[in-house]
Amino acid sequence: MDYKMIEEKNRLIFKDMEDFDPKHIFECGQAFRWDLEEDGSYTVIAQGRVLNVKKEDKDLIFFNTTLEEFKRVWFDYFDLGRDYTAIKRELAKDPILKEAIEFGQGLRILNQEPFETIISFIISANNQIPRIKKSIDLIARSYGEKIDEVYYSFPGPEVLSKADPKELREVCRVGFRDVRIVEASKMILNKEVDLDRIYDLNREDSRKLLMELPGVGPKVADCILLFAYKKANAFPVDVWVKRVMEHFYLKKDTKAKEIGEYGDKKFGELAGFAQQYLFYYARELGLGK
DNA sequence: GTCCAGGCTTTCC
DNA sequence: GGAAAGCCTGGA
Repeated sequence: MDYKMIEEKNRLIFKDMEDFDPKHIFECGQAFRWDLEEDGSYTVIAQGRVLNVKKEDKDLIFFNTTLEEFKRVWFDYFDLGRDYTAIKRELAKDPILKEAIEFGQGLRILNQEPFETIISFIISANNQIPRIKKSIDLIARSYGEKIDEVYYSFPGPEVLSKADPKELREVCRVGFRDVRIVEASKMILNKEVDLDRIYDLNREDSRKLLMELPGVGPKVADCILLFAYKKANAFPVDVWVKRVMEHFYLKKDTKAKEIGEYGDKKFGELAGFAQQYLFYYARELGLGK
């Protein structure tokens, strides 16, 4: 991919950037480690780094980074090697997706760190986005390492496997997910579930492997595959996707499993992208209210 | 083996 | 007071 980029001290400016809107990217529920700033920019934490990104007209400004770091960390994080124009062209052949894409045209699927993504989506079960964000932030503050005056990195399995469930519940407010977090961390640390294997497994097998972890069911497994492992054919069915699929494609009270199979079949290798546009669309429409 | 109801912490709207 | 990016358990 070719990008027109200007390098300045402590920041990079990308000119005429297509298919990139921080609001769409961060507010589609795939990531929880970001803050909306007063000037409309977003501050994001990943890989032990803090980045601020702001959209100004058609340009994007990345603060607090260098070209070297951007190439090494953020290019892949923001999935900049992928052609979203082509993906959208293909998906827009479906009239409903065409509409959904108009709402979330600047959406991209991030490549996030596997362990953090696993714990984040274990926390997401029967939970709300503001609370999920809060718990993850509290975990970083309690167990992670200081990056700067404001932000902390997310801890690894070696730390969370030794955490006290009571402390996770009472300090980090994770509720009944406390034991699941600790047990899953143990299984990952001792390679009972070897995360490195997932890159080489297909969606079906990697899903089964992830579901051996406590707190990981079909929906959470698909989120992990999509948001951390580039498995673009994963199609997580949550309440919003259920609503939007039932509203436009299927009848009410369709089982989540059936909706998943329908999505797999209809959208194939692009199912994950379709799911994100639909999720964002459903929330923008306020479906189900 | 599959399917389903009920329970689960806590907070946000 | 109901619902929340669901999962786990026990019973049919």
